[in-house]
Amino acid sequence: MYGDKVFKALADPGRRRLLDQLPIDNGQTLSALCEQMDMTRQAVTQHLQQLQDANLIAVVWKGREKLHYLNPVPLQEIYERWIGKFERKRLTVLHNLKSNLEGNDHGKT
Amino acid sequence: MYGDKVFKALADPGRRRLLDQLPIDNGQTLSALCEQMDMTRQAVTQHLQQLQDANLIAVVWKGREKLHYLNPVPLQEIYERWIGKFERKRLTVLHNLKSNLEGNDHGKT
DNA sequence: TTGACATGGAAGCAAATGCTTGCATGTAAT
DNA sequence: ATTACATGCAAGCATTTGCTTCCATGTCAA
Repeated sequence: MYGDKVFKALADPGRRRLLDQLPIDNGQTLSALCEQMDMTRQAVTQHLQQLQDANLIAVVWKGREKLHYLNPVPLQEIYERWIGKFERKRLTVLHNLKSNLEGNDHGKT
Repeated sequence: MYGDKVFKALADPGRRRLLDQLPIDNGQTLSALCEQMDMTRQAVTQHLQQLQDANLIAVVWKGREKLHYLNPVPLQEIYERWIGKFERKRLTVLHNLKSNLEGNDHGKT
């Protein structure tokens, strides 16, 4: 659903930093987030828009202020679809890989 | 350590597809991977190089063939550093929300 | 040893990305 | 009403990215 957008959103250090600084249960305004971001307000706005498109944050307007809330659901989905999947295989793999390296003639000289 | 490279590596659908198709315990050659990728061999090579830079795959040479193995460790690190973190908060949030609904007053609004 | 196979290296290019600057709009405070 | 504040919209620009094409190198097989 949001898969590709989530990965692309997470690919940028600035956006990851924004996620780090977002309290989950207490929205921060755009201006507050800008103060910690060493770039213009517009740049931050664009990053936040991408996070919103990826469903990683939710936005609530309060008067002239825009409050931002973290939504951890897509991260959980990544875990289930990607990381959990690989983790399940991991133990098997490490075991088999070890067997391979012990018996065959691998390795570039 | 590899954090930023891992996220950037995961940001591309083609690279995620490559990871999907990599058997963990049995290396595939470059040519084999190319057959399923609808782009030139060189493009695939470049994607694989990025995955390798991110420590997501390991490469073993066998004669003139290059075998690729999936390395799930960085994915596990992402889980621990990012997703686990947010998940931990999420449960707290949901707990607080529940408390709110039950009559306590520690949340927002 | 010759030819086919598996791969690497690097230049070039179109598209996407991250950021800025300038201007516009709505909301709050005096 | 006027002024300051919080934000949006959009054009422009430099850099990065994804991919291709052309050429080079090393390995196997007859």
